[in-house]
Amino acid sequence: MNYDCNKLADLLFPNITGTVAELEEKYPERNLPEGARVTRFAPSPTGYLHIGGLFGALVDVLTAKATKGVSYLRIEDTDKKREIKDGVSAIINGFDSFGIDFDEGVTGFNEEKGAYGPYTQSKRAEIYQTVAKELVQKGLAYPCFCTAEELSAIREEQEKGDALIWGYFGKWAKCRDLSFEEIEENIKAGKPYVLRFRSEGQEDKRIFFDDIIRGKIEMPENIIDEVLLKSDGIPTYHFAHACDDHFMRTTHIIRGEEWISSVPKHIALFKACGFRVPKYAHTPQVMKIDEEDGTKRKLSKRKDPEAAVSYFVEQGFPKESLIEYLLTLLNSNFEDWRRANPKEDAFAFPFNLKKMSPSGCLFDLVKLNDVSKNVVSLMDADTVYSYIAQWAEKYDTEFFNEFTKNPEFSRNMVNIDRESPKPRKDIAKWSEVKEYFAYMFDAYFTPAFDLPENIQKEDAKAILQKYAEIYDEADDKDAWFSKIKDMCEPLGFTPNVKEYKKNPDAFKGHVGDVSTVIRLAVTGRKNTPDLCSIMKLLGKETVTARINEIIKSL
RNA sequence: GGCCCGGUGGUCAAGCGGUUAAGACACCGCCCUUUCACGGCGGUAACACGAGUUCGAUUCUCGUCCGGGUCACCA
Repeated sequence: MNYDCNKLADLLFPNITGTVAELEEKYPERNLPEGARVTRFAPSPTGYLHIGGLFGALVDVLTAKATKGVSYLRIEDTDKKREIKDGVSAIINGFDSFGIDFDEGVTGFNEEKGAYGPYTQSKRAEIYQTVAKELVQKGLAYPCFCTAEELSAIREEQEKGDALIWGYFGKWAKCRDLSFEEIEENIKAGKPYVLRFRSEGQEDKRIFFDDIIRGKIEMPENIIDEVLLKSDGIPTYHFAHACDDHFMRTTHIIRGEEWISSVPKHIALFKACGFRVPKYAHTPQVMKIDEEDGTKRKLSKRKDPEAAVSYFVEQGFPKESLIEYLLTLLNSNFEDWRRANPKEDAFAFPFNLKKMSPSGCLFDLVKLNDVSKNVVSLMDADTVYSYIAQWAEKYDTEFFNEFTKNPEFSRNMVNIDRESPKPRKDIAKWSEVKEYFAYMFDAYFTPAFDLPENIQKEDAKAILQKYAEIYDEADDKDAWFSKIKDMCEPLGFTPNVKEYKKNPDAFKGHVGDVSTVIRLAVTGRKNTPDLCSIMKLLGKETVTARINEIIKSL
């Protein structure tokens, strides 16, 4: 350039009087213990929160927690075209419902906490402009008046030619060498322009950096004159990344692997601005199997509604389950840690970025189910009761009414075989509860008497008639079971299962068959949790009514 | 097309030059058991391919193939 860059800076940013040095003072280095990491999750409010986002945010929060550092939530709302109305609250509500708690940043509509804000990019215009102005002063940025048409013409030519690198650089960068007079004239004429980075990179030079998850990565230096400020004065992601992560004093940039290819650009920008380059960690992507072609592919917001975090909320997966499952994907040693610390809060897990696998992982609903059953089995009855009630109130009000009509009853129901050393592992999500316990509610109970093949109708009838005589609601579990055993022999069954197996032809069946008949009559099902507990909860009236009803039908 | 990332059982994954190649989920069998669930025991099943380095490669190098990403005034 053969002009005074300060003159250009004043022409471009007449209203900016602050300096980068002042910003440095306003947002000083954080006073944190050695090794503490500052991380950020920085979504743009363009849609609902999805699994990939939760996954990423978890990495940020856990990394900060494990190092006694700071995690914060920043909203990247620089693309007004793609922004949706309740984007921010969708993100925040999503995190709330999963117990993801950032130390700083945006907490609600026009609300935030922390000393390094504003944490919403649309409120940081002055900061970007200040940095941009200094870049112009240093001769590292210039205005570009190329129109969208000109740009796509360049692109077209590059694509059909044998150019190896595409983009705005070298001979394509027409505005790079405009004279001051030309610039001034364009601006006076009111021509729209963007501010571009004046790259000093060289095509044949390589750049190296250490990715915490992937190790050493080597790439060609950036030679593209990237857009810093769009024609509306709003920064691009790249420029905002440099300004924000520097002044918010982020130490570790954790983001999806789709960003790897722009690292050279970012390193060049940080250096041009005089900022220390942060550490990078590029996380693998969460994939799914495409139903159509059976291939593994990245979860997509548009195509995969089940990728929305709200899907899991609606299904009634407890938030702890999803976190727990995601943690098994995040760090391979999580399950070991969990076995050693079964009661610890998942957020206490000593997460280590280095232990993250670099390859993309499939989201496995089957495994989630298993993890969730474990999580639920460890909850006490009160917790389960209130979770179910909360879920049902929102997603199944009819069931909510049944379930909460008699809280003590429902609490005892979900407590069957719970709060014991070997709790049942049968419920993974709250939406299953209604069906699972349908026979506990008159409203949902449907009599069914589908006998197993080895039991004859007449025998079943005899069993029920006999049982109706001796059934006593007051019996405890032992008494309850010995009564069933006692009625076996007179009816041709044996109370001893082993004996039956030794000599199956000598009996009509064993005590298991006898209780199956009773279970069928009372619940309509062959399989249930402890029958004695069920009958006690149902009460004598209901039990005898159901048994008599079946007897009549036989 | 250029550049980059990745590739261990169906899935998630340990392993980092010599291992019978862990473990978890799923699946199968057995045991326990009044059903189911739990629990216990056992089983099926993997280093993408080809060269090279090495006494020896799943581990290192190169090539091939496959999957993914990226080349916007989107993030």
